[in-house]
Amino acid sequence: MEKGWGLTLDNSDIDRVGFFLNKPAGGFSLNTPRLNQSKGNMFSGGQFPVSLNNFREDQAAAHASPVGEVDFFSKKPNDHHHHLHSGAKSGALVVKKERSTGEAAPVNGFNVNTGLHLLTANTGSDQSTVDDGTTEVNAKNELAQLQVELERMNGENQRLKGMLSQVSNNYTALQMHIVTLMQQQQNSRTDSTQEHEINAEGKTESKKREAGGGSMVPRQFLDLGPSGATADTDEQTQSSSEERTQSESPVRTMELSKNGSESEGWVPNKVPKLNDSKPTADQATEATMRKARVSVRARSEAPMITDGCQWRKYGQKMAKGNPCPRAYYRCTMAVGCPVRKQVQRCAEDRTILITTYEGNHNHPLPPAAMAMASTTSAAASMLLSGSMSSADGIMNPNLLARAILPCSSSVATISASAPFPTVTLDLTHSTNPLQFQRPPHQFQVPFPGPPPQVFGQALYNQSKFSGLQLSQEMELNQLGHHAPALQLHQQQNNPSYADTLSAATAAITTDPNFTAALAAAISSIIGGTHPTNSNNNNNNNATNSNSNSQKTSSFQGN
DNA sequence: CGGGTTTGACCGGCGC
DNA sequence: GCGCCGGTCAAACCCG
Repeated sequence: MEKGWGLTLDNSDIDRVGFFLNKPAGGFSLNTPRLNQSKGNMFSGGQFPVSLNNFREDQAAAHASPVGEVDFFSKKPNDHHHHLHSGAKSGALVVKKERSTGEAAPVNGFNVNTGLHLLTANTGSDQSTVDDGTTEVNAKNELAQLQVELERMNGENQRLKGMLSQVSNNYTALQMHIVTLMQQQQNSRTDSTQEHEINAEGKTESKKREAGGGSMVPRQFLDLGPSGATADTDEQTQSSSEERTQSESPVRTMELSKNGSESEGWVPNKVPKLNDSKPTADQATEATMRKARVSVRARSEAPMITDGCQWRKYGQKMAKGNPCPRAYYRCTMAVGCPVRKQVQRCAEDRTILITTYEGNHNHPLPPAAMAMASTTSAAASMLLSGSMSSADGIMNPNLLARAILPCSSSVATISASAPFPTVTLDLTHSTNPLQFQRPPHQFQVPFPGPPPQVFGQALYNQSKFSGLQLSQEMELNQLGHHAPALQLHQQQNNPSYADTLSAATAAITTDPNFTAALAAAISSIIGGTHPTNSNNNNNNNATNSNSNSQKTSSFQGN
């Protein structure tokens, strides 16, 4: 497979872009446990795209708070003083690390202005107001001021939570788009003669693609793997037999039906008893994460959806309640990769293929694999973020579901059925997937998230969380200043891929909807002053589909 | 002949 | 304790 995928992005660039999920090695990372560690607030954890990476570790250790974690709910006035003060010193907007006992580390640039100007007056006045009885009124005033400030901070926290949710939504939305597009690509590329069979709309859209140059946009995303004519042949040879098989089978549109039965879900009974050996927190986390499952439902007549990874079948069983056998696959892209997946057709609708993933890849992933891996990772992360603490996530399934699949009408079904939760991404409900094949002027950007350059690279992000850098990239790229640099970078790795992706990038970035959405997103994130605008522009689709998603999402608890 | 698939056996968890 | 069930193993088989 290495032969065909070709494109790899060096980690430095990946890190430079960064993204919201912490991916250790492969794309299928489930590493977002921090979200739960802030009690009662799943969004106050490390995923928030405000990087505190530069925060000194010793400092963080002293706070018993993981590096990068932002506890927006600390209510210690004194801490506020510190934070605000240091924020003022930074000369930039800073998200305060509220339990900081020392200086809050000003981050290199992208900081969030909480709008709290708490401290200057207070740092030195706490003591004086106490000692000086004549200033009792002043003390009361300060107390009132602190309360007001606290309220403001709480409000800000809420806003930041919303921002985090929005960004997460955007991220996962893109991933789902890519997955969808990948399947469409396979359909159109391997069986173009059947394209006319899809439906009238698909036919029209395909013609539009042929007519309009910019219409390549969706195809570029589809070509995350080897692209171009030569790449096609390469891919044919390099693809696993599984993929060849799929290519030969028409993959129909992922249009939709609602069928949320979770019964096809994957509920293995081999559950490590974490308490037995008293594993470390990391071990427990890893074990839990490995058991987090993401089930993807998609219409496909192919025996297995193409997710870019290589799989080897190691078993097949007849599962109870389903006449269709369940196939077991393990990832063979690297020795010892723990990722498994199960593939089974839906009993109610056998055109629906249910693929359930479990585990983290321990190896780099090809672009096409990153799409699905990142998607499932995001979904699992969101799921875990709620399940591990039993707090907001599980208790607020709609929130999770919306976060996982915000931009389409797909359904994210979150199952808390023991022992490990499963989230089901139902692609069979999506709006007509051919919408993604629209010409540029119709291309919908249902999320305000990072621009395509960042999208592409974010899919490669396998290491460090770098929200700060990402934010910087976003700001620059959305202005169209740095896109060429990124494209150049891509060319260094795989010209054909870079070409196609660049074309996609150009097409998308020239789309007024996209730029408007992106601008709103940037302004809302950086400026923190236009949340409503961002909603208007950025969440047009996301919001709409959120409602759909929310409407149809369900929660199956114990 | 090597790699992938098939398929029955085996294992462990769980419920009764 | 037993049976059911899901998941995995591994020998046999298939295919290029």
